[in-house]
Amino acid sequence: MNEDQIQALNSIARTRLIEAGQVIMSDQEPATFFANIISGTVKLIKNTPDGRQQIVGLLFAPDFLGRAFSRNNPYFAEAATDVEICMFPNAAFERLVESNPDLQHRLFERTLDELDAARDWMLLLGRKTAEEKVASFLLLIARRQLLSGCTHDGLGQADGSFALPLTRADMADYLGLTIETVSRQITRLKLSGIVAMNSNRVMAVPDMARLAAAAGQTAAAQG
Amino acid sequence: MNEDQIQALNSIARTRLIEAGQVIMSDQEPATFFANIISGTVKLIKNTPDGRQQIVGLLFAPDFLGRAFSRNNPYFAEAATDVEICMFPNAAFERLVESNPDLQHRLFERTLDELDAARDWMLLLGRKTAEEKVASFLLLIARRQLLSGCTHDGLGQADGSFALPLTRADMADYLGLTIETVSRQITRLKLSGIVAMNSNRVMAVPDMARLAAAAGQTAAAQG
DNA sequence: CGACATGTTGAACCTCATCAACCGACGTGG
DNA sequence: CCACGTCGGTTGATGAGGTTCAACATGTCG
Repeated sequence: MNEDQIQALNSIARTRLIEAGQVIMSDQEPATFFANIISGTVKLIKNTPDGRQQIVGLLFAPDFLGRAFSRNNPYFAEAATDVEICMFPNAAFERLVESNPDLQHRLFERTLDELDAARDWMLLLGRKTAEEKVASFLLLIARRQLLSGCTHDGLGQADGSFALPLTRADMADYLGLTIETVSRQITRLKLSGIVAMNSNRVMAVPDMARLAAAAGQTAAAQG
Repeated sequence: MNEDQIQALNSIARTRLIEAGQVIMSDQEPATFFANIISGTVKLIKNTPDGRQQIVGLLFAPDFLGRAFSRNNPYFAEAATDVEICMFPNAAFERLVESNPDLQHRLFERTLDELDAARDWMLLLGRKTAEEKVASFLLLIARRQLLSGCTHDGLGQADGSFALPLTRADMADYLGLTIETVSRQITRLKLSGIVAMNSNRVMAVPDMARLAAAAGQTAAAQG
């Protein structure tokens, strides 16, 4: 984004801190704002009427949260970790986007990326085994945390280890598994030496290629 | 779309007929065109290195097919039925979109809809039972075929029955199941009277609410 | 310390995948 | 014309991968 755009955005922005576990947007009420994630991890959640739950997306900094043109939002957004977001009132943001084709273009590309990510995940949910699912998730986080700078949470970094932003329960909801299965598969990956865990939430990956193989991908390929 | 837009589109368009089973776009080669589906059903497919397959999207008329701004296309597009499409060379189409914010806006909204659909399907893949999956698919098709006009294929219509655009194998790949499981679940739905089948590919739904219930949705709700 | 949340491990069960046989429709060629 | 292969679909028997239920461990906070 150029200077003008950033200026314009800042002039209507308001930052906010949200604790882990808090609901940011409900699927019941229409969204009133658009936001940019500064730090932390946000879960997008869908529920069945009888209470089953599926995480349909994870958002990290600097992802966007919210619906561009205010139809109502079909999922819950919940903070997985403590989250810092930068909020824009919906109406003001939309005006800005309307008058700024470049910004709209950026939003469009971000949305296409999200669509790709969602479809990758459909392959995982529909066709991968429990071990591949868990390995895929750990690989996703490992790449994210190690490549895109530090973790911002004071854990890991130096020795190449990093923090998992989700609890076992959240992982299960993201992978279409149960808590127990996630736990067992992590144990298996530890035993086989593919990952090492300093604690329940801090992990290290000695050999990314092995993890990628366990995730059912040929070394180089996709996310 | 307004008259000018349609004019502009038509001037660069070329229609084409594609037989069921033919590949329209490969994930290997970069996409060279953008297209509009006139009739028929297109599958978007993802594969694992070892040959497992997942359908990550279905496209019907009048959906768009292709990537707006020519990054390479990460999936296969294959004709599920005979398909009629209207093709635009990528470069020309992009120029048109660039100069036409309204059209871009439309594309954006379509993409958001696809994202919602993908995430709905993630819930299905991750958390629904085989019976719910099959019922959900049949419900999706039933609503689509019965609401949005006729079926264009000469089957069904009059008596409220309609054709299934997918084989059992395709349904399995769409639902994250095996052919056998799909077949058995359809049999179960027939036995319980929730659906009736005139032949393997032609179906009728006496009571949509019952089908919706079998799909694990409360009567009114989502797709 | 006790209460509660998060995570691990074990045993039993069940859903769905796998393997296999079979059916009907269709097209081809002897 | 009918044998033959193929393709899409159905049905059955069996078994494995994951769920479920339950107990236990660990960590944190009052």
